Amino acid sequence: MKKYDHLKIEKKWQKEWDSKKVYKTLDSKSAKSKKLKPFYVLGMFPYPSGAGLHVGHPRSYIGSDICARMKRMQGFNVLYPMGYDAFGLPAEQYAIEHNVHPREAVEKNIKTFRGQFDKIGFSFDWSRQVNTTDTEYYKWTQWIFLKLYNSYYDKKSNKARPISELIKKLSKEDKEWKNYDELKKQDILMNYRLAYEGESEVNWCQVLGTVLANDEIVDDAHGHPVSERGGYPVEKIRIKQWFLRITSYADRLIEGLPELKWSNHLKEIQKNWIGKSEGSLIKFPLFKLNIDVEVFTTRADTLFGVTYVVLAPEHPLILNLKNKIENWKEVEEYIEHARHKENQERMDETKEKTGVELKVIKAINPANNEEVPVWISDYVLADYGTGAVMAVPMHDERDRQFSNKYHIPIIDRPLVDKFEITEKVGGKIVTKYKMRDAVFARQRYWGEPIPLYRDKKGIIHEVKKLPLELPNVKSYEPTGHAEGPLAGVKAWVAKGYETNTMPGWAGSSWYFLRYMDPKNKKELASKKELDYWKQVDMYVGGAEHATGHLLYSRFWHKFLKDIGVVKTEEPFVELHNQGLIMATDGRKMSKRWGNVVNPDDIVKVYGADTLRVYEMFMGPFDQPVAWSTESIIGSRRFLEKVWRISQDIVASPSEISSRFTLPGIPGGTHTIQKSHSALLEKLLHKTIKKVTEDIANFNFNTAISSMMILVNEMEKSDQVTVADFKMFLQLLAPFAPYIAEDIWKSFGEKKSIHISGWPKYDKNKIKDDVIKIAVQVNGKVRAEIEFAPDSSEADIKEIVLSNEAVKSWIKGGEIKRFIYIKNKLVNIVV
RNA sequence: GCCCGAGUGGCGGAAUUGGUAUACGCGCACGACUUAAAAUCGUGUCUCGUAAGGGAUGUGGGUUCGACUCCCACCUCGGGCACCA
Repeated sequence: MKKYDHLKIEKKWQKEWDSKKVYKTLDSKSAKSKKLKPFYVLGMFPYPSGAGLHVGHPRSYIGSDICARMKRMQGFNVLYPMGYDAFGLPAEQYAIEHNVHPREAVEKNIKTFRGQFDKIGFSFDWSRQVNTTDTEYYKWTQWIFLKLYNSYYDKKSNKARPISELIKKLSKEDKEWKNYDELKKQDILMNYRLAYEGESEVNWCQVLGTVLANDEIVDDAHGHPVSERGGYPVEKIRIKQWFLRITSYADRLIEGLPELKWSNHLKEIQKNWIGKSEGSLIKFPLFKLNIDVEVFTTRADTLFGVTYVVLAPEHPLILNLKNKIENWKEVEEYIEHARHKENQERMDETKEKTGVELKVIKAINPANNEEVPVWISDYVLADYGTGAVMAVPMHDERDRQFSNKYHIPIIDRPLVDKFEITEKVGGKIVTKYKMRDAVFARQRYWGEPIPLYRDKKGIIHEVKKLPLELPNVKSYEPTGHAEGPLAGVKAWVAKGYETNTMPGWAGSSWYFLRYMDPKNKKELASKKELDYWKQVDMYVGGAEHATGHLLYSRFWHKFLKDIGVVKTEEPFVELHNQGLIMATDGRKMSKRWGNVVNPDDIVKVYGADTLRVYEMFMGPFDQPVAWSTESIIGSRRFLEKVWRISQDIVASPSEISSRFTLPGIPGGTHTIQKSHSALLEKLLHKTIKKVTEDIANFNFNTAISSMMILVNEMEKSDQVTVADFKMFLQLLAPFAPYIAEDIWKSFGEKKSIHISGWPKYDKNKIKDDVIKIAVQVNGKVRAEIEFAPDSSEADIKEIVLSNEAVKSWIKGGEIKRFIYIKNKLVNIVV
């Protein structure tokens, strides 16, 4: 008997699959001519870090691979590609430390990743690989950026339109338009563009002379934020940056959620993140000042209970009131103090609320003309709503805390109708969102250059010839001001180019489209391919991207639909999130804890098939599980059992050719004996049904469990037929592609099992001809009786009540109820 | 604080339009094979009880003929948001 030598067979078939291009995806034309339907399976592409893959990473790819393999066997033209999201901070930090170009680090890491991928036996079509840092790729990232820059959101048609249409409209509406100079027009248009320049806060570290990402900041012993490198203080400063107007798409991003086959959990996260709320804008005139303070409230019904108005310290109105405020010095100090307070501290709810009254400014409640004081406090956020709040301590916990501290009276007034009162005081019903526009700039080198430049007058122009390539720099070290290393490249700055680069999520927001047509030089992908594939049918990846990549991609996709590039509204129809694989110590696997298990080691000792089966068997796909090298042996034993059975079949061909026939079912009895081989066939067909459904639902653990049950039965039997065993191998193939292929070929098959078709179960063969019905007396199981399926209740009742065991439990008592659940159970209530 | 999700043997877990709780696997124990070991196979393995039988799905209630599954309250863990007016 041949030994199951995983090293040998895995190497052999890997080579064969590569050379025969078994997993090659057809382009739309050849697929259509063969009448193959498309199915697009995608795993989130990795960031090629220097650490390589640990056993946690393959889990999501094994899941998507199994799905892709089954769909391929079912006859779909499956697109299942892989690539690399290779821009980003770690490569830049590596470059600083080792004084090499980030590209070198990336290339080296990609090689490691590819080697690891190949060993695990993924069915990627590598001819379609993309890499976000290739100029031919990021050319199109820049192209999309320019499209965003040249578009505005038209609320009427509820979609993005070219900025040229807006200019036409503005010049019609505003007679002065044609007299404005270019800079003024630019400023006005900036308020509409979907990619626009604005101001935002960044983490600035004076000592390091650089802007830091949140990941590069840690808290020191006193809870103050310091740089991870060196432990230097970090402060917030405001700088000009590019933004994407994702808020324009807020409604569509919410509306699209229900139709998505994503977990409710994830949809909920996105919905909360967008944070839509309806409320009223209400103006509070300032006493004798001819100035209004506009507040946003969701509780206009409490308007009569207002006791003061609060502004955020950053509210622009405060400076206008400078001369009218008697205690200006105190106010100024408070504003300064709030500015230096760290965001974290400011948002800490346990911290007591502070504020200063603007003396002697009074606001007038438009509902009843009552005068109320005006305060400033940092419990009001400048960038939500209007940055001003009407305080109703009676109905709002925060207002009550503040009132208690500063001895502001709390008054109880009856509630009124929200909508009526808003109308009555001349307010407006509006919708606000928690989500902010997305900062689309990083003060870094290793990212896509923003394809814009400024002339000497400050007018912004597009770069006409894409790609705008990232120039080489001498040093990746910080420049000492709040700009990236590109600011140190004289030729770059001289041309007026942006010194910020795009954030990490730029390239990942559309990469799934590039896979459809990865080598296209004229378009990001051809119309033909885009129309054929449409969107990702099955997406698999981490839930940690809920409010990042998964939201940004939806936003970009909707924009690309608006400008006619794609036809679908949503990029990812169905999504599954894999649970994290934790280390045996219960922590995340990380170099830092020294608890990392390398898949290469597992593949070497147990084989890739065992690793794959184990990772899918260890628990539900979407749940976190702890790695246990001890438990892998079970998966290995399962595959060895499969191997042994296959050897037996090959060894005795005469036995298996004598196919068993079903004996007739004897009538009149409730116990029907059947041959083992007929039972085995029934079990096989049940297993086909179960595995097919389980893969479709990503219930891989129960699919494997049902295959184990089948194999256990096969092992007991000496009547396993080649035909049946081959059907089982096809079920196993997506999970354990190497061993399935090897045994398949040993039966003389010429074509790979992975394109051999998918077994179908026979409805008649899974029908049970005897059904065990549990008999309960007062809810407790007291007997089990066999019946023919679908027996009538009357028949069952007669037999059950004449059963001795049942009789003894009823003890002659009166039967109050007789409940029969078809083909399952009987409950007798006495 | 608010919003989600989850608590089942020694361990990973199975079973939910309410219908035989603990499938499958790991571990453990015993047995077979072997000179022996490994591998493999078989048997057992929630708990109390000699048994008959009773009890058990985080805790306490409720609905029901029947609850891991539905409802209420609480506890614990995980995730998301976090002064969003």
